This record gives sequence, C-alpha cells and structure tokens, in this order.
Amino acid sequence: MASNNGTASNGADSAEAQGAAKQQLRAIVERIERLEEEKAALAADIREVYAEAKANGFDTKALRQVIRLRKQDLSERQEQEAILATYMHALGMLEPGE
Amino acid sequence: MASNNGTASNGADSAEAQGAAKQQLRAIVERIERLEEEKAALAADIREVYAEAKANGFDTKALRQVIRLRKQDLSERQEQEAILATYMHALGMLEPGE
Amino acid sequence: MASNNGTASNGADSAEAQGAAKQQLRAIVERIERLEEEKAALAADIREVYAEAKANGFDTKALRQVIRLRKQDLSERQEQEAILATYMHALGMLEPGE
Amino acid sequence: MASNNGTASNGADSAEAQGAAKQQLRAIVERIERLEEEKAALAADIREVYAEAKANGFDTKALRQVIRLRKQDLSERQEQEAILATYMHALGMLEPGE
DNA sequence: TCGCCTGATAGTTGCC
DNA sequence: GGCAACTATCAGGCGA
Repeated sequence: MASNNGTASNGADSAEAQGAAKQQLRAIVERIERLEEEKAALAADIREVYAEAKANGFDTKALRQVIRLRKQDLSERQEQEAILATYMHALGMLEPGE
Repeated sequence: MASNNGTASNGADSAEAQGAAKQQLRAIVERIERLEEEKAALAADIREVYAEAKANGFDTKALRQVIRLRKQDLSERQEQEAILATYMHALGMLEPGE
Repeated sequence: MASNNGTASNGADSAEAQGAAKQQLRAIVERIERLEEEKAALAADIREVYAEAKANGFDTKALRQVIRLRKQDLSERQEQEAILATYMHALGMLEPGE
Repeated sequence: MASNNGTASNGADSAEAQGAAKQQLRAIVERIERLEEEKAALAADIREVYAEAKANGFDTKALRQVIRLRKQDLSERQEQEAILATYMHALGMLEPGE
C-alpha cells in the first residue's frame, strides 16, 4: 500500500484512496482494541468481586443467579416457570396440584 | 454466611451476624451491577464503532476478523512454540529445565 | 404445542393434540437422554486413554496440546488465508469474486 | 527422530526408546482422535434432535432445563432453591411469607 | 425484521 | 478442597 502524497487525482480507487482507507482502518482498529481492553478490565474486576465474596463465605453460584434474576423481567421469569411446569407435568415429574 | 462485626455476642449465627451478611450481600450485588453496567456501556460503544465503520464502507466481518487475528497473533505463535517444546520434552528430547 | 395426528376433531388445542404433544415430548427427552449417555461414555473412554498414557509415562498436558494442535492446524491456516483475503477485499485490493 | 531398527542397545533414552515412544504416541493420538470424532458425531445428533423438536413447536430452552433437572438430584435442587430464596429475601425481592 | 449461527460467558467435572 | 480444562448455555451479529 502506498502512502498518501497529499494530492488528489481522479483515478477511481487510487493509491490515495487506499492510503486514506488504511489510515481510517488503523484508527478504527485502535479504537476497538482500546475499548475491548477496558471491557476486559471490567470483566476482571467483576471476577474479583465474586472471588472476594466467595472468600467471605458467599455461594457464588447463588449470587450469579440473583444478579441474573434481578436483570430479568419478572413477568418473563414467571412465563418461563409456567412452561417448565407444563413440561415437567407432562413427564410426571410434578403432581397435578403442584 | 459471613464474618462477624466484632460487637456481637458469642451466639453462633446471631442476628447481628445475619444483619452484617445482609449488608455485605447488598454491597456485593451493587458493586457487580455497577460494573456490569459499565461493561455493557463499553459493549455499546464498540458496537457503535463498528456501525460507524460500516457506514464508511468497511466490511464489518473483515474488521472483526482483523481484530480477532491481532488478538490471537502473538499468543498463537507462543502457543505453537510451547506445544513443540512440551512435545519434545514428552519424548525425552529435551531436559526438564530446558 | 405440536402437530395434530389427523384423527382428532377440529377443536384447537384439543385433548388429543395435548396427548400427542405429551407423547412427542417423552420421545424427545428419551432420545436426548440416550444420546447424552453414549456421549458421556465416550468422554469416559477418552479420559481412560489419557490415564493409561499417563501411566506409561506420557505428559498428559503435552498430549492434549498435541491433539489440540492437530485439530487447529489445517483450519487455522485456512482461516489465516481467509482473513488476509477478506482484509484485502475490504481495502479494495481484490475484486468481490476473487 | 530416528526409526526403530529392531535391535536394543544399552544407551539410556536411546534412539530405540524414542522410536518406541513415537509409535506409542501415534497410537494414543489416533485412539483419542477417533473417540473424539464419535463424540462430536453424538453432539451433532443431539443438536439435531433439539432442532427437530424446535421445528415441531417445542421450546428448546425449557426442554434443556427439563433434561438438566432430571439429571440433577431432587434434594440438591431443593437446596439450591433454599439458598436462592434466602438471598432474594435479604435483598427484599421476596416477601417474608413467600 | 426474524431466525440462525457464531463468539462470549457461566457452570461442571476431573485433576492435583 | 482449590484450580484448570472442558462443556453447555446464552446473547449479539449477520443474512434472508
């Protein structure tokens, strides 16, 4: 890929255009990589909080479930449970009144 | 569930201990939810960069491939070398410390 | 829930349809559980091979690395080539069909 | 790596030993790869059953949950629910009597 | 816009 | 009993 020489010409997909695309591409890649780096750092922080909680005697599995449920809409959760109950009933895993 | 706060009487699993655990639980949940919120915001930022790139004519699939490649790149070659070394070691072609 | 068996009356979600769905559900669950059982057996076989290898002095970590390498090997190089091609295409250095 | 010439000598970690290890390694790798192939085939079968069920109108998410629950010991499941309830109560997500 | 599919994440299991 | 590898689940992105 050639570097941009600062002047434009009328050639379609010219060397200049490619050089510009290259610069743009670099910028995009850098921005994304920076953001992903920060995102990974936050993921690490979250893991650390769970680890600390575990060290204090909390059940991390239950903790994660709580977080998940708080995120989930209540009605949706009830719907899920209704479907599950229907299936379990069909398999005889629950009694009619249950 | 969690640690005692030092002012409680010696009753095992006393009301004080339970209250402390409850406060700790709240704190943990809040910290995690806050961090996940920030993480989600970053994910949104990343999506936005891709969308903007796409609007500028970039192929997002290619972009993602480039990002992935750059992430793997170094670690990839390092793993290749690690595999070779471990393989040779397993066959007694290298000494343990080598 | 599922398809009608052709002999039922035209009542929507009739007792017949529900019974059919129930039978279908049972069949599905049984098939899946059977397949998972076989899958678990194979996983046990694999573990056994590793254990035997270890007993013969092989480094299981190295073995796993070798297996992983052989699995990636071909697909890896193919992906590398795909990335390069897509990258060049994204920068207009290759025509679509190329 | 040298091939095995069929004769033994007294050299520790001799070429013969290495050749034998090589043959053994090949055999192990082949066995594992064969088993993993079969395992992958079963995984594909399972995916297919789920896909078929989905095509017949079943909710695969609920289906997976049913399978999981049937695998899980009942008492263990009750224990999980008890822990969860305790946590949710502590966060005010459930009323005392609930 | 919806459904599919791949990539990221959480859970489980086996090993040390 | 903790850690690490592997597996299954889930959510977001892509194509029809």
